[in-house]
Amino acid sequence: MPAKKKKTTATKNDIEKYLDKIVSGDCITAMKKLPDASVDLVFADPPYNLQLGQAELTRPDNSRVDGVDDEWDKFDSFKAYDDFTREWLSEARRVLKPHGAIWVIGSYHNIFRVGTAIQDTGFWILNDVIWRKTNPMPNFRGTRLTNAHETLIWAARDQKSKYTFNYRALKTANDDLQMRSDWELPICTGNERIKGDDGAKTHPTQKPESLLYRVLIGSTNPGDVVLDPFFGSGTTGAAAKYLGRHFIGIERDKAYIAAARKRIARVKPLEGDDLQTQPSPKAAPRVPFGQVIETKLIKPGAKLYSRNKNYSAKVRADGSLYVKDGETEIQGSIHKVGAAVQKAEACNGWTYWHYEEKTGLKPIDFLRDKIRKGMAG
Amino acid sequence: MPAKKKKTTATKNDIEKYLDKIVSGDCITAMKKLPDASVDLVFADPPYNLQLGQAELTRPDNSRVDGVDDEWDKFDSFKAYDDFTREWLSEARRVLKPHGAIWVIGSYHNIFRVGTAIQDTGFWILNDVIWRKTNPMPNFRGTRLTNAHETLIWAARDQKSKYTFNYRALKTANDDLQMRSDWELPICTGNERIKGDDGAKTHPTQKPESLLYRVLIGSTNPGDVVLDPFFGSGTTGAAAKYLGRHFIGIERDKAYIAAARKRIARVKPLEGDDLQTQPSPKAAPRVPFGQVIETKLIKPGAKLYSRNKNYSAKVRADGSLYVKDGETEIQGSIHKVGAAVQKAEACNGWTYWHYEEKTGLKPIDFLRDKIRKGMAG
DNA sequence: CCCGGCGGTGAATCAAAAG
DNA sequence: GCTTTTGATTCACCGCCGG
Repeated sequence: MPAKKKKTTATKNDIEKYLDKIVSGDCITAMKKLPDASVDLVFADPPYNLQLGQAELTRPDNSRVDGVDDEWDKFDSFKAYDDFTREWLSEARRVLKPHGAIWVIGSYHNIFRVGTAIQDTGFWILNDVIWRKTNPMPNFRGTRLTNAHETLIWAARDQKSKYTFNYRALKTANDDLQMRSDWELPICTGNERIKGDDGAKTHPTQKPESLLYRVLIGSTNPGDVVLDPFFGSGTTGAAAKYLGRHFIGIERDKAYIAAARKRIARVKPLEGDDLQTQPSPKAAPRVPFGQVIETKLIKPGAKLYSRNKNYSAKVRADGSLYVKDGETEIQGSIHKVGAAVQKAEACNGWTYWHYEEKTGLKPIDFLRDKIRKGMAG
Repeated sequence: MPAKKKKTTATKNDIEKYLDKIVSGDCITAMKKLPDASVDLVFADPPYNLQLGQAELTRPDNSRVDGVDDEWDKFDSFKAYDDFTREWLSEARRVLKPHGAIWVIGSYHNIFRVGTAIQDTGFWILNDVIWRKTNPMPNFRGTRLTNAHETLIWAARDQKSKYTFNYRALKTANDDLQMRSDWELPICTGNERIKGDDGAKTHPTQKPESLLYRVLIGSTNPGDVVLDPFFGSGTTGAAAKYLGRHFIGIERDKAYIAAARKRIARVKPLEGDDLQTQPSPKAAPRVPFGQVIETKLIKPGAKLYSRNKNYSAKVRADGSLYVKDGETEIQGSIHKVGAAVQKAEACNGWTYWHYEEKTGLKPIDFLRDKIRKGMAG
């Protein structure tokens, strides 16, 4: 009989000193220092191993495409990439609490190898999720399909883990329809994209906060600890802080760390009630109310009013509304709460609820229209 | 030095006898009988290895969900599934012509293992494609995201294969926008769904013909040979016959074979012009710029301009251009001079240079078009 | 102030034929 | 095999600037 494996000397309390900080260094080395069973969620955006060709890619107007040619994305072979993947996944699994879960994002270059490694490591896949980009880069040579999506894998630590899934919150954010495995979100551009003094992008592959927002709302609770072993520009940290979750970041590149620290320092967390989450036609693209929150056209905590201002409701992080009317509390989707305050059977929340603007009350449908027209963000 | 590998005795002609037929039997055994390098495309819908639990799944109204519990979807372990996958993929690759390609469809249960095997077998992934279901089955228990998509992998036999990609046809089908990697299509229901006399579905996972239609339009030409080693209800055969492609089906289950034969017999192929797809400009006969001069659509001495009129060039008798820019003189082909004035690596002179018309500047490509259509002279 | 045009850009395994 | 030449090819969004 083998000797009983020596327990790691680190205790659960040791995790405290890592909370809301960025650890500088290689992700495998750094993870080895973390105690067993100490984090609730891992979100990982590992190198994709793109294997781009030698020649430069140009647009039809001859401008140059700034591809990912960073050293951190270079591996000698599939085997080298697999070895690396299996090692960091094993550490991630050890660090996870028994009921913890992991998210990994990738493209066709690496996601199949990552998914196989996830299964082989003992994780239990819950869903694969497709991030459909509203504004992907076209295929400039007309040689393949426009690569318009990336894939995320969501897996529990074990087949029997009681993983966190805020079904109601996601359903409410999706206009009372079950959240699907395909998520349509824009890529990270504009003000959200971190740039240096020279105007150049600080990180080549910065993820949009809206993506992390949905991941964290759906699969963590406030106060949970989220580990990101490939912290990069710190999107996970920014979203975690905003949503009242703790983060632990690991990053090798000093410049990325500096940019992430600065970025996260500017984030103002949601407070108290605003953090609470909730236990149609084809012609125009469907925009769920949750997306209005994700794109920050309305922030959690904001007030909405009926047109005559007879009723008001508070917006919460998942896109649910909250009304306190004397003794009774009402909460739910914009439609459900609209119906409830009117004591009606049904209600179109998009036209019933209004937000305050300089010029007066405007229906929130106006904001949905903005998103549809691409004027948001 | 090893002995030269003995060539298979089967010759290319042997493939003829398999065309538009269904071979009864195990896919690996059957593929071994096919000659090397004899098919243009493989489309495969292998078992998903669903690993469903014991308990039955019921809807909220307690009705029973008829899941996939067939014997052909049972494997003892990931290893058993991987061994099976690698074996049939190797055979598929051997049977493919050098410039052939493969499509495989799967879900998160198996697609990562299949993708890894595809890369390890020597295929070169071109795209992963997401089939977004307009009408997926909901997640009845509210325990996960609605599994609303399946994943296809499109890969060339080799990295250097000149695979077939009908870019124009797909772009035209997509309202003149590049076809993206996410395809929204309904699942197979209604009349298209094959049912037995008892009204029960004949095959548990019948794919919609619209999916195969797009695959075949995009990555084969009329007359090509498409092999489907997991023929099932014969969707690949039906779409191939309809679109004027040949199919070879392999299927183990006699009942599926019978249903597929009956189904395919009823298909009426498209004919003649209806089969035409948007041709690539590449297919148009080459017209050198000199010919534009020869046909006197432009005369030597005429001036050409860049679109914004920043640059102008003089046409010479041999079809070369001449630019004098201060001290420096540039001369050469329309492409070279276009690149030189822009200080770019390359330039398509046909679209860069314009000539003057009453109505304004027009690209000289317009003149080439005239010649191609026989409107010149 | 609004509108339109123009320039810029995003995880990209991004050419093929002729000589 | 190689190198050179020819020529095919982009969508959604942001921000700036000029009218």
